[in-house]
Amino acid sequence: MNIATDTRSRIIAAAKPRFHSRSYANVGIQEICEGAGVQKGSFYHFFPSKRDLVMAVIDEFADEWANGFVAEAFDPALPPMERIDYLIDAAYFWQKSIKQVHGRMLGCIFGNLTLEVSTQDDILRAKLLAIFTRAKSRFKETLEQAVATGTIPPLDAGLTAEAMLAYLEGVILLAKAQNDPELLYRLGPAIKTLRIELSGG
Amino acid sequence: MNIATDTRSRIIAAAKPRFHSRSYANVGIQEICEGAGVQKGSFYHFFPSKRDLVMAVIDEFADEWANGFVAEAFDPALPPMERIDYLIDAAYFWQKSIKQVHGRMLGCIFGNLTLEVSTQDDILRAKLLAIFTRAKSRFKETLEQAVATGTIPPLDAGLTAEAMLAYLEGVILLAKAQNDPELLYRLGPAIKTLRIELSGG
DNA sequence: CTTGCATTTTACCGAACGGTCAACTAGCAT
DNA sequence: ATGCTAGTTGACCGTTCGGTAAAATGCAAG
Repeated sequence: MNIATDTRSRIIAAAKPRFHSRSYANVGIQEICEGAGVQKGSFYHFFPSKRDLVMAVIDEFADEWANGFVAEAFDPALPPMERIDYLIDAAYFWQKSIKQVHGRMLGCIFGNLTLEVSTQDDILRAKLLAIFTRAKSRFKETLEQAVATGTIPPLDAGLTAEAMLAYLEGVILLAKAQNDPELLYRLGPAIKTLRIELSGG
Repeated sequence: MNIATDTRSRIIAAAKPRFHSRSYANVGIQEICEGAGVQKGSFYHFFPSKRDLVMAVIDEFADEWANGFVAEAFDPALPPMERIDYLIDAAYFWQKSIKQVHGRMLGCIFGNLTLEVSTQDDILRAKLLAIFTRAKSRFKETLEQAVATGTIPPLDAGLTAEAMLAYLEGVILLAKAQNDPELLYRLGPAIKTLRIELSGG
């Protein structure tokens, strides 16, 4: 089982950077198998379909983030609004380091996949939506604490959290269009100016 | 030349909704030719490559917007900040009507293509970037007029314009993940809360 | 009537696509 | 030693991919 798991994770490891740097449709299973040093028959022993592979890839990216930058950023020890600064910083430095290594801004894999596949595959769309929903919750909790501590005036934490997530994705999209992570540095901090007021009581 | 032009524009007309509703890689030239009632050889008489077709499609979408909603929204007769409201409204109603007809939120073709191809094709990326740059200019002029008329306090119009554009794209992305244009209605108006201050006199 | 050009048709190219299958290997428990 | 199973192999499926080339049209000017 150890070796078997190794094959499976080698496949995922080969698929991750490819899906991130190109697109779902543009990366073939053949190429992933070559990258992983695995035969196509083996691939289909572990993954019923290409979609199942990309789901595993999404999970790995999500875990990586949740246990990495996101865990650091949303540290309860930090003042609430500083956590948001931290997250923006982390996104900036991550994209920047990827560009240094890879030569290109790759952007957010979740955003990339969302725009590519969500009209064509509701299961993938649901999976990606779940990740955005979790991210939104992090923002929301943070905003609620910022309100509770009097750091910011009361607001609609749920909607503002969603707005902030949208802004982050949008900035990454625009930065990718410019192939320049510095846009994250310039535009990122403005995320804290976003506000949606509480409506009706 | 009339009939010839007709063939060319039939090809573009067949390609537009397909690229918009799916993706660049997922739409084949064969299918576009069938949709246009044209032979593949004819296609390559008018377009040297698939990339040239999608460039023409981008141009048509851009013109459509520039002469439609965008022209209406950025009407100099409107108070500056109301133009931004108008644009958000237009995006909302457009996405909503598409969903009613098509059954799905398709989002912004420029954002869709940007995330799909901009790591793989610098010519397409440049084309899409040019469109975003034009859009940013519209926002910037509007903000400058809002500042000049005293509607809003002074700010960095260029950066705030870029932030607003990013936010709009991000909201559309998130709405597409939810397949629900109503998110545009809820989050859209907060675009006016975005502010990036002037740095260093 | 003919030359020339733009357009269209049809057949075709090699490569890649996602996915399947049967045969084979290795390890382990009975 | 035997049988079972997880894993692996490599050949193969039909289809589609973007793109090409040559021959056939239609049409307009000389």
